[in-house]
Amino acid sequence: MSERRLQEALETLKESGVRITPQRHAVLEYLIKSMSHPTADEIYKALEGKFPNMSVATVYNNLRVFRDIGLVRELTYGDSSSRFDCNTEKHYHIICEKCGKIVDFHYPSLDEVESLAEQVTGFDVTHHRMEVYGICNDCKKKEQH
Amino acid sequence: MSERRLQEALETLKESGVRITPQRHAVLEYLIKSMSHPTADEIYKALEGKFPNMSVATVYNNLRVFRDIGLVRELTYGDSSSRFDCNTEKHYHIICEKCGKIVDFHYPSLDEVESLAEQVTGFDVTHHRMEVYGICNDCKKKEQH
DNA sequence: ATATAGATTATAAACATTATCAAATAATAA
DNA sequence: TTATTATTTGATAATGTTTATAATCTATAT
Ligand SMILES: [Mn+2]
Ligand SMILES: [Mn+2]
Ligand SMILES: [Zn+2]
Ligand SMILES: [Zn+2]
Repeated sequence: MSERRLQEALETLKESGVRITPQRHAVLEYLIKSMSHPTADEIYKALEGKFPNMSVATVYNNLRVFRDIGLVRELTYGDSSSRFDCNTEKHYHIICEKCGKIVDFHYPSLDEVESLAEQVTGFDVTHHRMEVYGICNDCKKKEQH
Repeated sequence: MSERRLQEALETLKESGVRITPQRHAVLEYLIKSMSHPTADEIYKALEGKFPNMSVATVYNNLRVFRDIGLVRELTYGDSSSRFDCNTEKHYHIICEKCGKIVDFHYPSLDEVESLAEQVTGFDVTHHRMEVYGICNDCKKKEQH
């Protein structure tokens, strides 16, 4: 399952003329297998066992490459550091305000908002972003003590 | 009009037990009169004529105070620095991807998304954020050269 | 196997924001 | 008013994330 996605991602790299280095392979593999929304530093720390000499700049560089060819999406929240999502299907996120957990959820695209915004403001709309915030189940349970 | 809003804001400060210093007054006045979404540094630069000795930390401190008592909203985008909005009415933003212009627009709250997300994920939803991105009229005209 | 464009590493730099703390100021009590 | 206390300011240092630089290394094509 995630093996298949990794193969597809490597194929996309080749098609884009991006070299497949061991570091790139590892970052990509981590992104796909972790199924989460890690920060650059989380990826860096997760891989320092396998790659003790890898530079943090390499992680940043490769994440930028992946983003630019559409393999990952960069998520920027209020907190300090970006998060990276290799789920390229259209989806939204709900974020726990206590523990920071990010969960995917699906909802039809908000086309109506886009077209109204276009009419009212005269912009040419390209896209939108939307997130829902709240308290996750785990954190609710912890509060009950 | 903005005079009235400034008076109300000062009233809110008093009620919250926050001292009204000349610097606070100036930051608040700038936020309300500018009718825009400035960064901390823009506010700092705009006021350095009147307050040549004001520290940039004072701007940050006061913006945090204002935010914590609900007088302004902090907007965090992918780019480096936060922007501050003293329009406390419910509204959304549309942002130009070329020049960074931020324009308010109104739309009914996306309650349906919130309740679906609640059902699907088990979160207790508190709020959501949504922005539309595109190219503004001015930038469209400039492109036609 | 060799050449070379591109990638990696270590390091420094950039940048926004926060922390620190002495000095200044404002609120409050006497 | 004056003394006391709490808050705020301003200068500066520190923090944390991300990017730039430059020397070295390597994946890939020929
Ligand atoms: Mn996701
Ligand atoms: Mn606004
Ligand atoms: Zn949680
Ligand atoms: Zn524009």
